[in-house]
Amino acid sequence: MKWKELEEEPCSMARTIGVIGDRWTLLILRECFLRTRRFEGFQSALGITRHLLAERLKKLVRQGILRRIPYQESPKRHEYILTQKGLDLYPIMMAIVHWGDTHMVDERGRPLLHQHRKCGKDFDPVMVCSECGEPLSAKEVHTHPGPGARSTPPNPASAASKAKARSRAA
Amino acid sequence: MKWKELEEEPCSMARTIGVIGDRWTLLILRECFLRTRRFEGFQSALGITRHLLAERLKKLVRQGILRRIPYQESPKRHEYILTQKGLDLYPIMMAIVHWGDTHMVDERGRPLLHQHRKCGKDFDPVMVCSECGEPLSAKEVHTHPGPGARSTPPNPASAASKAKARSRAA
DNA sequence: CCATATAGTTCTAAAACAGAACTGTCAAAT
DNA sequence: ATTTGACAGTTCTGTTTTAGAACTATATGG
Repeated sequence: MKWKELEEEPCSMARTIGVIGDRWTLLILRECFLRTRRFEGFQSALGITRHLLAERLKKLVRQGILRRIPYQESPKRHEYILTQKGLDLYPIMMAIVHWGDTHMVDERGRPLLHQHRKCGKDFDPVMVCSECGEPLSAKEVHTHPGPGARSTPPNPASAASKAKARSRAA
Repeated sequence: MKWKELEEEPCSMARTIGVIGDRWTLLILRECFLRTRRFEGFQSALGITRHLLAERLKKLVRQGILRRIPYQESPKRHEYILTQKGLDLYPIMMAIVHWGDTHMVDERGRPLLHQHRKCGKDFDPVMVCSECGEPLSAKEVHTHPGPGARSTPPNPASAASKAKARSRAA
């Protein structure tokens, strides 16, 4: 499967992974949320090769997750800032950080804490149901096909798997 | 930067990405949450090559995200089920799906809907503050170093970036 | 005229991945 | 008893991606 195919699958998760599902993209986005805006800033913070950084930034701009805006003329320079679509990735980032805080910390504890300005306290992110407000866990959720589902719905199998089915039949 | 180095960075996000931050791993985990348990199941659902699937499953087992348990003797066969550590990835999965539902759907609408058993309704996942229960957005959150932070904290720069600093100095 | 800052692009070698075929164990069918 | 098929991998070869380093371009300041 190619990256482009992923974005066309009838599965919101596959499509999202097609856009942000590689390690450098996720780390670049982490930097964005930590207020990094410029090429050199990303490069020195992450140690990513300049080549890949340029490519990933282009892709994020194409996807409408970052906007490239000039901050000076001569020489023309631009910085990268999150669009609303990009800001909406925040729950994904927080969910990833929180899992790491829970399962991947060493003796020294968490590298970063998060303070909620509204209530003033350090917090953990909690995922709740939009309808009843109760915290969610996998076992309390039932998945069923929506309007955009394909004909054989529960398994969002790819073109690749259909190809395989054909080759088995042959 | 190598994958192994990522897991040792003083950043919960980098560490988590070191474990689950590649496209196949994320898709395999999606299948796990959709109740797939067996090698052939993953393979035909995803169209992943058998080689990579075997490797990814091994890694997930090593990381304690999946457990490999026998379901029959002769021939010995195993299935892969999520541990608690694996189940705890659920908010990440839901956050990814929800972003895709919001920003990546086509005219036909969402491929999958989620129903909360407790309240019986189709829902969206919402991320809230553990302390005050209010929904979170990036701008309301202030990040500050925790006990596991390195000396120069806000920028969780890697060994790679330090190496770069040295080579610039030389 | 040289060094520095910024934002890239280009090159080569190494690593990861895709696609296909192959191995091994057993049960059921012929 | 031999063949077929299911299952869970492993091994091979060739392509794609990534790493690492050097190079380009535009401008400022000394």
